[in-house]
Amino acid sequence: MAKRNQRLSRDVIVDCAMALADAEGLEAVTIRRLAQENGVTPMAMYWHFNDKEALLDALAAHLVEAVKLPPPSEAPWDAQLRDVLEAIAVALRPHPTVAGMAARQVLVADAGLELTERVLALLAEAGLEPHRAAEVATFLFCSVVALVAGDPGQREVVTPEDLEGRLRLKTATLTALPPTRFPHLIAAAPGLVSCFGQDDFFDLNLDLLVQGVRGIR
Amino acid sequence: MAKRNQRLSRDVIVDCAMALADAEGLEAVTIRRLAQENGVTPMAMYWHFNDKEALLDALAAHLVEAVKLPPPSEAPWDAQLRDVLEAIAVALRPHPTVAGMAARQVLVADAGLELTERVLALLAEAGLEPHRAAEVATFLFCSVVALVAGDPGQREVVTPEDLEGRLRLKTATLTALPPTRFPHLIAAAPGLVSCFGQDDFFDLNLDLLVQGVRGIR
DNA sequence: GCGCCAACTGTACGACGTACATCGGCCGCT
DNA sequence: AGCGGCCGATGTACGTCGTACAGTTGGCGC
Repeated sequence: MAKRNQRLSRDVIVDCAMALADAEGLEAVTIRRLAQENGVTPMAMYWHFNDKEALLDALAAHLVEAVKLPPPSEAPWDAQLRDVLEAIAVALRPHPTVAGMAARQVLVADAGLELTERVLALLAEAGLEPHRAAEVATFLFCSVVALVAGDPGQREVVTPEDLEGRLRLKTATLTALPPTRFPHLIAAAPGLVSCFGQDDFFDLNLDLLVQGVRGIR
Repeated sequence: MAKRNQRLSRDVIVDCAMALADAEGLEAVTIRRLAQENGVTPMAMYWHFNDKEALLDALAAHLVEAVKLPPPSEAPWDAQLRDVLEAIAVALRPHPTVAGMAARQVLVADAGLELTERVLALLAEAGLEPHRAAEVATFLFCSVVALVAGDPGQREVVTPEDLEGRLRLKTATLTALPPTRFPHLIAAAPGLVSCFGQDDFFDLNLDLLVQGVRGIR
């Protein structure tokens, strides 16, 4: 972990930071920690990045660039939009703690511009004029980010068994609520506490977004 | 700013923190700063809150409790759902920098439970079974939060004229892109950079969400 | 072999969260 | 009126963070 096998570079720092964020959460991504992981002085980071914010921007840009945009096709716009949104979700899901910062790079990173252009084209095909398409596209991206990063319980990374206990506890407190005041909440409790990270959660809500675009045309 | 006119309490601290976050951004909300604003030692905060995270949780809970839930009515479920989502957005909009933390209190704060119950009831009325309703309700809340907090450019608070300059610059860089590769993006540039905080941005995308729920029934 | 410059080191500073021990003033009691 | 208890605030200290500024190296072109 603390060895120098190659020269430092923006890329190895970003990769290291991403791994660190995935393993121990975003708050573990520290200038000093990154330096230590690479067997280097903290100040060495400042040769490659102006400051920590620039480093985090690079992390976010890396995520945006990880989106594998599906090739344009003859399929109807809604099917294509669905595929694009899913591609974004697929790229973000492995890094939920970093995903929250992706939105601020979507109009900066090259890949983000391409992605935005693609979504705008599909929305135009759907019949939205440019101004509304812009608003919808912005919101769609933020929503997909929220879909991945929004887990309120997962602010820090936890071990699987610890997580299970926490879920059990949360479910218990919810089902212990007064049944006359919160009937639906109690019925939905298991889904409420465990839906994040589930495949059908993503599928259902990506559908919701696409159907929403259909609805507002 | 630095005077003691009353005994400290959780409420005055939370109010102070909220004002601070609105004026100077979340990162200005500091134990030491809050103490200073109240003419008190930093350690005095720890009598009222276990740690900083508890303080931020209280901030988030305060936001959730600020939601003025519209009274149940005879209106169709989609109109009511639209009103509830709008009520959430209205409560969050004055505090965009804090809004991002609201999601993690929605199943903790009393008002959040009531709000969730209400949304779940409306989704049941729409015909969703409990499990899917849970997933949709969770996502809807996160989405509204993203709608308010998601502004990528507004991570720190800026003065109006500074903001305008920034928007102008962003628009310029976007419209300067190669027109053959990014036609839609260039056409939509003004909307992309300035849509956050606009009323019609909220209206349109809240409609999108409600229509999305209609679409997935 | 020499010099240069990109890449890295060393030291230091101020701000942060907060553990731990202490203290003062207001309360109801006698 | 005196007094003890305890709520709410204090004072000091520690470790960690980002990072300014100046100094140092190693390898490459000449």
